[in-house]
Amino acid sequence: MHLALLDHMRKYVTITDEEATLICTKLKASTLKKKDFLLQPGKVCRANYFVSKGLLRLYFINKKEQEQITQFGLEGWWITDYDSLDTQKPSRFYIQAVEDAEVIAWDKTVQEELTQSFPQLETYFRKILQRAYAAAQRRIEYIYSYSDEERYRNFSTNFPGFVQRVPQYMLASYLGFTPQFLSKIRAKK
Amino acid sequence: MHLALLDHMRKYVTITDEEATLICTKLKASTLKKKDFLLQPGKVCRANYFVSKGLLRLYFINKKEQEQITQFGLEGWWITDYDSLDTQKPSRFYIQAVEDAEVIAWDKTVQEELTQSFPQLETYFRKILQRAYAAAQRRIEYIYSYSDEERYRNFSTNFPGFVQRVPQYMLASYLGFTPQFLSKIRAKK
DNA sequence: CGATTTTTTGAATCATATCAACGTACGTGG
DNA sequence: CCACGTACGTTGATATGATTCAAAAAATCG
Repeated sequence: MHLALLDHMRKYVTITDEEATLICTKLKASTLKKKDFLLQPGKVCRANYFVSKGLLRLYFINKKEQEQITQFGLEGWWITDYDSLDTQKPSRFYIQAVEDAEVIAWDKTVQEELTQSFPQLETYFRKILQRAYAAAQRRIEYIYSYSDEERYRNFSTNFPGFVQRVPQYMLASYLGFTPQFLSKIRAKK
Repeated sequence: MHLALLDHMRKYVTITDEEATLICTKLKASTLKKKDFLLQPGKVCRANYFVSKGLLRLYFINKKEQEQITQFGLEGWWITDYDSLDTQKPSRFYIQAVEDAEVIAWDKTVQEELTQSFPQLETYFRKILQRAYAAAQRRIEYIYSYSDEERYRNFSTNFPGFVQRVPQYMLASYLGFTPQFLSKIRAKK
């Protein structure tokens, strides 16, 4: 039984215990060691991953040959390259464990099979996507509203625990500036 | 009958003619004159809008009191403030017609009613959202990969027709820089 | 046509990047 | 469990891309 996932789903839709049992037989959990990869460029993304423990990051190598993090996956979030998952074309992204982690893989094939039988799963995923999309819109809004320094300060007051959990250079990458600049901001008091 | 919308939906899911008739009775089309608003800050967003003709923009007023466009809505795209629509809290956004336009309003109440009866609608909206979310992810990827000038040049080679359709200052706003800077880029040949 | 909206131009300024060097911490194997 | 090597963080000097402000020129609309 994948309790963390079931709890999460039941916040959005109704699932009976029998349904839960059946769904869970289709899913497999994996444990990841820090720095293990779930996805690498060139590979086709086969699943959507629910993070039940630990922390992952989704990143790519940009034009300047630098790692650019576009998303973190904390406990209770889904992480995947939807583009590759949907089109089954090779990904340009890495998904990697930042800390030891545990994920539940929801395969594309399982997705198609299960949503056939359980329409409320379709509702669940629509709601999850809606939340993810709203978050992405807010992120774009943020990028365009605030300077890099302001974004760092907002971020660390809003997520103080998270800031301590990741190396600074990853935070800088996620926020879209250099580690040196982050260091200088922090030095300013 | 809202043919543009039906065509669009049938690219993603199967809808019989009877279903189509029933669905269409729940929807209403509106025509908008250039500069008309579908949503303004402080109001609660009641619908998701399918753009069947013309061009809309979604924007907000940022910290520097400037209009910041976060999204355009072209023919065949949906546009809304998902956050306000979902939570029924007041929006911070404007949705406005850039050109004379026609939209089909898909009310939140209609959404709940229709997806009850037609599960494939849930699938349709999940797929639409997945596409929108993938686009938002790609946009963030772009912002972090290229300089403002590079982003403008990519954008205008990828969407040459679109660039001619909107005033330059809106394009600058969407791409996240000043109209003056856009003008200088263009002057450079 | 006049009024408004949009675009252009130039000079001064600012936020952030880059490079390079040095300091610190940390985990891994002996 | 210590020492070493690698990964991470800091600092300062210099460079750059983009903004701001102000004014004029051009385009569009009623």
